[in-house]
Amino acid sequence: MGRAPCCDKANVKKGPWSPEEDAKLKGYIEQYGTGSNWIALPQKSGLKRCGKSCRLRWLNYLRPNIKHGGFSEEEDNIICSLYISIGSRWSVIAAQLPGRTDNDIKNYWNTRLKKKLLGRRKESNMNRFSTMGAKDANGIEDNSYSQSLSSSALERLQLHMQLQTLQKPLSNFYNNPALWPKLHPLQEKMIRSLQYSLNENPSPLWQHDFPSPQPGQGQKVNFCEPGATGAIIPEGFAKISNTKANELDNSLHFTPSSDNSMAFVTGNNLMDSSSTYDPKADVMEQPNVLGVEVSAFQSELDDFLNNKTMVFVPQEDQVAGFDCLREINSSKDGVIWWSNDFDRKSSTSNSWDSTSVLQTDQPMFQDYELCYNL
DNA sequence: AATCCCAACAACCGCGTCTCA
DNA sequence: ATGAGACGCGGTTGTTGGGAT
Repeated sequence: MGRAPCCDKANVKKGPWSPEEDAKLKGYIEQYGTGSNWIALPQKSGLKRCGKSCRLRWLNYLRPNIKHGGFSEEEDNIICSLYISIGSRWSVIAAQLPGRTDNDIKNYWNTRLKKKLLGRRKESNMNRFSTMGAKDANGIEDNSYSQSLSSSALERLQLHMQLQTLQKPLSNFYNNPALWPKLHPLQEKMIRSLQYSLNENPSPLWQHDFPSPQPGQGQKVNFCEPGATGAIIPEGFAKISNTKANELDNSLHFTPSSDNSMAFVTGNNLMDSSSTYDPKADVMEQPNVLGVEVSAFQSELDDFLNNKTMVFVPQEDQVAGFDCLREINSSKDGVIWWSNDFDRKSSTSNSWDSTSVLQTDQPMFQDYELCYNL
């Protein structure tokens, strides 16, 4: 038994909207608003359309300040970066691009960007796999790796590979705050309130005035902090301490790296075996911060992809900084993927979480080939 | 000129989530 | 606590226009 139709399918018009219909819908909404009821709107406005169709038409086409086409290179980069990180959460991606709709971005990705980035690569991969295939530990050829990956995950991994090579070290995204997702006003408010609740000086993400931490000394801060390099962590790449989150009101902790180039670590971040937790200071001490430190992650990823032994075995609740490297947790055929624990419930609030699980010592892709430019 | 093919975009559909009575 | 209705999202399909044959 299916669900009841949202409207009388026999009496609603389908297909492209006429200028008259557009004018009618636009005029009605501008005068009366949507009334928080799209289902009833067509009847009230005199349109012979499904409420959902009206909503879509308004959101994707008629509402003010909508941009169509003409995606800039910066927008391309943002879309790629976010797609790699969070996948096809088009509404979240659209929230970072004012004037763009999820539908528009989705279409743009499917028809242009994806091909631009992956088209030649797919050919290359097909040739490689068809002629040689991957080899397992016994040297037996096995194409199951690629076949066992979801297309989305594969795309994201491929794209990440490209960006990794293109961006040393991913400078485009990580060192360019303009490309980072904007904080939702509510998120800003939340962070501010957390800071005040801890009686510490405000040092929000959107400010660059935080003092540099002292090397080797764990410090507790309210939010991820630019180290000496000035790098700050985009919202969503921060993760609260797993063990102390409740006590600490989601505050974050960092320890500067030995060269003071990075100052970010939390209880949930990717840790190597030398990490220690200082219960008094409630700080995770770690000589080499991995979690979101870009070059460290790259090295990690290189090792990973080159089938070297991982330097750590993360707990289930530990995370890495890159969402692109997670999705599938099914290890049925020995291929372990990354789980994407993006909280779908938050998808409507423009927030995104980048926690991930990296748990494998299995060989993965070793394909670093770079075929194209953005 | 006619036909085919394909890219681009608009719109639809199904389903999960949310809201509210 | 529960269920119905509405909303929002993402995948898919349909339409159109331009270029190639």
